[in-house]
Amino acid sequence: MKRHIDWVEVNAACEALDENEDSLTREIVTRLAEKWTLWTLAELAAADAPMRFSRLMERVEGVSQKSLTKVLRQLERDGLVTRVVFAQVPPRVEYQTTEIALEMLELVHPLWAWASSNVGKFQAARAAYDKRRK
Amino acid sequence: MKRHIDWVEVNAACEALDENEDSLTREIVTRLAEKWTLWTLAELAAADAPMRFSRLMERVEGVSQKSLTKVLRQLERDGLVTRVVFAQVPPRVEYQTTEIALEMLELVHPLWAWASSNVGKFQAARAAYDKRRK
DNA sequence: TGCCGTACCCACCTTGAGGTAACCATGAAA
DNA sequence: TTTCATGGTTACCTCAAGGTGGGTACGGCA
Repeated sequence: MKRHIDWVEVNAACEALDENEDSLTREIVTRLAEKWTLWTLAELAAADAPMRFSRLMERVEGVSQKSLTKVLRQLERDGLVTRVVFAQVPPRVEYQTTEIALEMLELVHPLWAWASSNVGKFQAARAAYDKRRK
Repeated sequence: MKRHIDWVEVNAACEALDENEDSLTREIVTRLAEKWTLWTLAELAAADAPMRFSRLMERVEGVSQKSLTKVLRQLERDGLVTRVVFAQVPPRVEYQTTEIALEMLELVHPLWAWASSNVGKFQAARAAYDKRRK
């Protein structure tokens, strides 16, 4: 069974990009793996409806207000969530995932599922390594 | 077109894991997005042959010796690369990707390709956001 | 004797992520 | 008039990633 990733194809996609665009790609992917990004996005997507800031704070357990604000601003800037402010008192702000975010989550999903279904292999590999080095 | 991620399925996979296993999954995915990990793995996979440390340093442009060593140790510990030391002078060490690493790269590939083919959308979203906030 | 090349390790420093806690603006309710 | 709720901002702290520049081990070679 020959196993060969088509990195040529990836390169083809990347070579069309200038240096800025290439680092943007890297940045997007990297941000996805930052501490709260994926979790926040997943909660918003799961709700399938606009969600207020404070509700999101409850759902994304352990996130600080500062971090959540920052993550949401970044996601908004990248067009992955929409932010709607209602001119009320007390203020009301609603967040929601965009189509493009859902597209992305669909690609992240299999990777995540694969990782969690292979946890055993990783534990075994680590145990073996640690024993060798003991 | 109803777009709905099956987070229930993800949860099902995750709920079977205890807390340690869950955080391991998170750790694996997070490490993938660290600065040099994916690039290193991709170079090794692309070579499709054992590669020496110094050759890898050349290919992964800009990585420091310290960082490359660390990344390789972690990948080795997780069973994603093999490390073979030849008892020679000067020393010779060969690295190579494992089957499981290739499996993983196949899942990362579509995500990466999608991100790079949507760079334009992200740039546009950012430009629009920055203009609004100007 | 002393330097070379490989693949490291270690000490030190800068940078940025992310936490805590305090403060702010607003108008309705008490 | 004071209080409250919401969605922030800001100052300050800690911790860890990651870079730089040095040292190390080894035998071969001049």
